[in-house]
Amino acid sequence: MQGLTHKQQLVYDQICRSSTPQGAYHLLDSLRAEGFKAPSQVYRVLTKLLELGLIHKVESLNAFIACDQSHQAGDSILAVCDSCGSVAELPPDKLANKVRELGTSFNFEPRELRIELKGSCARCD
Amino acid sequence: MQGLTHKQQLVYDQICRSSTPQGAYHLLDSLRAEGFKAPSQVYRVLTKLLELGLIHKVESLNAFIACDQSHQAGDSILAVCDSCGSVAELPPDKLANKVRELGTSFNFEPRELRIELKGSCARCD
DNA sequence: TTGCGTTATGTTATAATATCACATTATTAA
DNA sequence: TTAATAATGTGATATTATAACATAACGCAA
Repeated sequence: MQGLTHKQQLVYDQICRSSTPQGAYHLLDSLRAEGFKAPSQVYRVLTKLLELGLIHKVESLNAFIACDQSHQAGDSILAVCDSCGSVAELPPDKLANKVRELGTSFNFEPRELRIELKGSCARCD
Repeated sequence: MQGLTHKQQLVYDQICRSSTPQGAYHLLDSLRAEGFKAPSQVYRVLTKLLELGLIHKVESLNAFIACDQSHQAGDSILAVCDSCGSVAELPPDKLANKVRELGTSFNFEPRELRIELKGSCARCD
């Protein structure tokens, strides 16, 4: 990824390498050898990567994954496996806009859409 | 609500009375006069109320609201206002099933669907 | 290139959220 | 009644996240 600082790149790479969502403190531990020492360092970078749309926060797990889809900024549709903890990002779909429209029809002005589908992935079924 | 213990009723009532999502520690403070002394007391009750489907957790706020819609167990579509913090539960919609089907089409077996639409409510627009 | 505004980082402390473990009490059902 | 189950009391601790303030690096215009 282009235009990231060294520390940002390190966090982003670590998230990309991981097959499961990474918590902030887990990232911190993974990156101590690279000079990360305090939670705030990690959180700062995470905030930035979120702003850039490079990662998503999985709210139900308090953990972070790389964004692997190109979708409308602010949208995410995540399938979160309760049993193995893996998270798949589902491809953008007209459904996302339909949900935004549902909000609009109630006089709500949507900015971001977060969908988390919790259940069981193919491997764990 | 029928069949709750005294403590469960107190927490549920407090959540129902509130117009904004209530955090666990905020509930604890609100209910000290009623004999709540420790976080675990509140969390235990919240867990139970979640199981019963009487409340939802707003994951992006770490807070709880009463479920005010009758929908498929495990589904929620919440409109979360970034500016005033209010949360409206949108009525169940075929969209929820469409999202479940999207998961299914990727060999994911959905159990719960959580949709959080973040943005600005009518009052705050 | 110097100076200046902006962004990123270092560092320490602390706040906010959530769970564990274990003892006790209440409720239910045989 | 008694044994199993569910709920509660209580204290300790784990986990997640932010605040505050100092320093350094970067981008860019004079």
